[in-house]
Amino acid sequence: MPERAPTLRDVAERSGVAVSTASRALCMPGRVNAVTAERVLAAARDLGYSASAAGRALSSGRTQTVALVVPDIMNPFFFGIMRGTQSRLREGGYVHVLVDTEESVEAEERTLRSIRGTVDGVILAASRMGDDDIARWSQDVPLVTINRTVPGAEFASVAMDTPNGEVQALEHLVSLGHSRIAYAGGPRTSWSDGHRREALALAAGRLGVELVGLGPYAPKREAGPAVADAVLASGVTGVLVFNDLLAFGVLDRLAARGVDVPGRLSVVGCDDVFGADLVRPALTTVAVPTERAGHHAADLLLAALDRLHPRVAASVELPTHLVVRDSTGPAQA
Amino acid sequence: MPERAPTLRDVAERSGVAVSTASRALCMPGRVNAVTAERVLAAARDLGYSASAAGRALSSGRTQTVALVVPDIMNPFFFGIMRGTQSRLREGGYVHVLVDTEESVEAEERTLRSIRGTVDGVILAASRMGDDDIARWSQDVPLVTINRTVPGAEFASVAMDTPNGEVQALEHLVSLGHSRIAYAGGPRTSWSDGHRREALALAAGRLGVELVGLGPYAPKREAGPAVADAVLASGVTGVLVFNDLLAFGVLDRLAARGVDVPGRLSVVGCDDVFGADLVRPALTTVAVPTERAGHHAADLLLAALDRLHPRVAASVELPTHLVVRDSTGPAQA
DNA sequence: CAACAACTGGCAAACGATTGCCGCGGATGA
DNA sequence: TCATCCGCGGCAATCGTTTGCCAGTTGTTG
Repeated sequence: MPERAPTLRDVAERSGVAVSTASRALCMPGRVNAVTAERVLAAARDLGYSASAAGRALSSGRTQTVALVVPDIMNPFFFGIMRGTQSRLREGGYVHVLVDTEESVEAEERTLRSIRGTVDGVILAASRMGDDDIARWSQDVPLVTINRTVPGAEFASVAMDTPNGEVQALEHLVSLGHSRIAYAGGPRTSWSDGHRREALALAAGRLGVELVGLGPYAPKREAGPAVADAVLASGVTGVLVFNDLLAFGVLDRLAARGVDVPGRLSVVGCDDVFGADLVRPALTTVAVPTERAGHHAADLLLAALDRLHPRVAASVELPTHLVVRDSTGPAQA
Repeated sequence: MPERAPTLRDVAERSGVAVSTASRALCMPGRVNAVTAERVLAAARDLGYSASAAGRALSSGRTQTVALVVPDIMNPFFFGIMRGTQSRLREGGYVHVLVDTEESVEAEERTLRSIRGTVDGVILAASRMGDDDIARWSQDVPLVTINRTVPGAEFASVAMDTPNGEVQALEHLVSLGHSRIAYAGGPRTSWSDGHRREALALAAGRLGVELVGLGPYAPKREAGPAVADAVLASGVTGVLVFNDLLAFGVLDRLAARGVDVPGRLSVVGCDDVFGADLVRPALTTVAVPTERAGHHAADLLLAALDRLHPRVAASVELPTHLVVRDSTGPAQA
């Protein structure tokens, strides 16, 4: 049975000052006399005092906590993001609540509702919610999004320029002689997916190649076989897959069916997650700077949370680039 | 500027009862008259009321939050654990604070100190702390460990029987004709490492083979080349590597040096993380049920947190098994 | 020398929910 | 009819911290 933790009152009594003075000594440097402050600090140290988060939250309205909401905790794409946000938030004195919504819009809503008031802010990664919903939530709670913007919204966001990376991938395939190429897309609720489709359609027109749109598919390895079979049926020689996880599943299936990659079919993934260079053939993919994205998102949120000069800082778009490995090659003769 | 969230007082006023009655209507079913309760519930619903975590925490002393502390957030080994704990905790109405200590004992201590009082309990995964420290913390805060036990401790834990899995791996290699086998170990602070060393030494004696102990190594891919080189220098034909991450690094290096796996050297990993079946040759490894471990850990903690009948439930040991893939084969003639 | 500012430290009121205690009214039993 | 008990709902204390306000002291300036 853990005994009662020391309170500010204990510290105050031990150092012979009022509770308010003790409070100020601890969190308003300069507000109290240096020698008094030192006495309080010493008492706090002796007692092993650390402020009660609940008390502080109640009184100041700030919890020093932010939530990171992701659609799939098992997708390595989010690891970099998690690490990026966590390291910055920790520096800023915040802790991190991690929420996995398992690709469900409803779970996302429920989560936001339940943590409203529990957290000072939210980082919403690859949200599946609609524009209106996000805009509405951004009125209620300081918000930063990753890979999602909302037109006319008044919150900051970090976007990765995946459409451009995909276009690079398309150009790569075209330069290898491919002229019929498929795009195996992700969930309809994915903002990123829509933008890629547009950019690819435009680029395909410009390059004079045929683009076959497939999907939507769940962005998971298990959905790979369906993609592989659809791709083979479509008669293309190259495919751009929504993300690496799905691409892994595609490669599994192609190997099982004895289809040569890249001889018969070139495959490009997206995200450059952990494992992309492990698989054989090593996956050509669009690399996105997830950890940096996490850093930026945390910085933007911290800026918005700044009690003295809260500000919605300019949004950020991070460049992506194609990493060519062994899963792409010249088009079949 | 988000407007003030509705408080219990608002609900009470709207339904024409006292705050205390509203509180009881919401969280003490049966304590108030059914029709009154319904009125309160309706008001709460209309207002979109959800209880302030801070207020509740302060008054009841419970935060409905638990911390999951892991040494390396980027190690896929912990993903399964995270998902396992999260799903169970959510069912129990708890949220999840994730902390990455980056393999540092000091960071682990610091974390525990800073979250004491912020959370109702802690799940400590693969802690690097010493027995005494863990025992001490377990006095202060309800605690469940994963892959770590402390003799005579009064907290529950979930252990995976990795030593047995490693012995299976050793037997596997021996049956393939290997007689000189290395064990490339993890951090000295890893409890699991010590137990595996003991079990392997015993088994090697029983089987009449020579076991070469190497290490300690950092359990990361980047440390792999050093392991690979040490293994080659040691003249063994098979190696048991501390975890898959490290094994991936070993395979990288062996491929770069043109060493045939499993022809010249057999490699066994541990954990069966995401990617183990992706790498080529696919990695033979000891599979551990991480998600189940997460479930159990959460259940044990929830049991300990139960306000009516708190209890330290019996600890759990989960079986592991060897997954044979392509990185092991007959010993070199 | 008077007036004023700057600096310190204390008092007490929030913040929002939980919960022990009490009192009121109606039902029950003797 | 009276004593008792129970069901229900209100009052008010409590949790630990922050912070607006004020008062006392000291130092500064015209």
